[in-house]
Amino acid sequence: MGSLQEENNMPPYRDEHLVLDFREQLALLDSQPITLTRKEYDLLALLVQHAGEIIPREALLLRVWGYGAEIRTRTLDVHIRRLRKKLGAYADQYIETIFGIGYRFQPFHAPRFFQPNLNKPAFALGV
Amino acid sequence: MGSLQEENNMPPYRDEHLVLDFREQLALLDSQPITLTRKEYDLLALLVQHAGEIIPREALLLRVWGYGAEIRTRTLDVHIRRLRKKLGAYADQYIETIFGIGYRFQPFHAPRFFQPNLNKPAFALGV
DNA sequence: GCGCCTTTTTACAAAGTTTTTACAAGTCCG
DNA sequence: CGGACTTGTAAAAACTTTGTAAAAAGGCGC
Repeated sequence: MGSLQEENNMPPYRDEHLVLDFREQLALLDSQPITLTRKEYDLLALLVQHAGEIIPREALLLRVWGYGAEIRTRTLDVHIRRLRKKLGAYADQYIETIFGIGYRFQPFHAPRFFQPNLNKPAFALGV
Repeated sequence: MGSLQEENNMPPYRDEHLVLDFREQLALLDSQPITLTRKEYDLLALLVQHAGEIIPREALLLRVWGYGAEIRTRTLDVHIRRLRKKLGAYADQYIETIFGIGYRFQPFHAPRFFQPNLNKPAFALGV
């Protein structure tokens, strides 16, 4: 049941509009706290920690829910929707749908042309 | 198990409405003494000494009751309720429920939204 | 033991969160 | 375009956690 972030030491994520503090499990959007439920937080944290990388649905379902590939559920979509709602105007900038694969979090004002890091796997958290 | 505050030297907590004297184990609400039972005092003192920080249920149950995670009880909720009752009109301002996690004491007139102190641990008294 | 006070449990209500359901809308590819 | 498949969305259902009142249990001095 526990959060994925039990012992997360990563420095907070920050960009022009969003702060995500992995210690406090707290998010600020334009300096206003936004309250995330545990699953919302887990999902966002996972995406943010792999900003710029595509994360397949399967990987999200496994890492956040512990679900294996055999489980059919729409809960990921619903959570993505709620996250987008809470991210307000920036939602579409931040959370990108990669059709047929998964989702990707993009930092605000990401370099206009994302430079693929050739030393990293094509997909984060490959399944 | 005895009070947690046997030898507490901390200076009293004070804000606009509440004083909590850890030496005397005495509380004043708008200058009127309020009588707290031992457990009520222990619980409030622990929360107040970590004002602004979320304290997980588990930590409260451990520190005030000595209970380990395996014990299932509602006594914490009941004590929180009685504390809130005694804090009267300010109860909701002071004792915040963090759903699914625990409680947090907020000083009166705290900035409406607590600014995360990135040098502090995520949760007080981590469990 | 008895009375009084405190603490814990119990049982249920209320509030909050997550998942499912059902269908709409979008995407891919022939 | 049309069909198969994927994702978006709203609402309901299922589930979990917290709030509350009242009863039961525990402690302590007399």
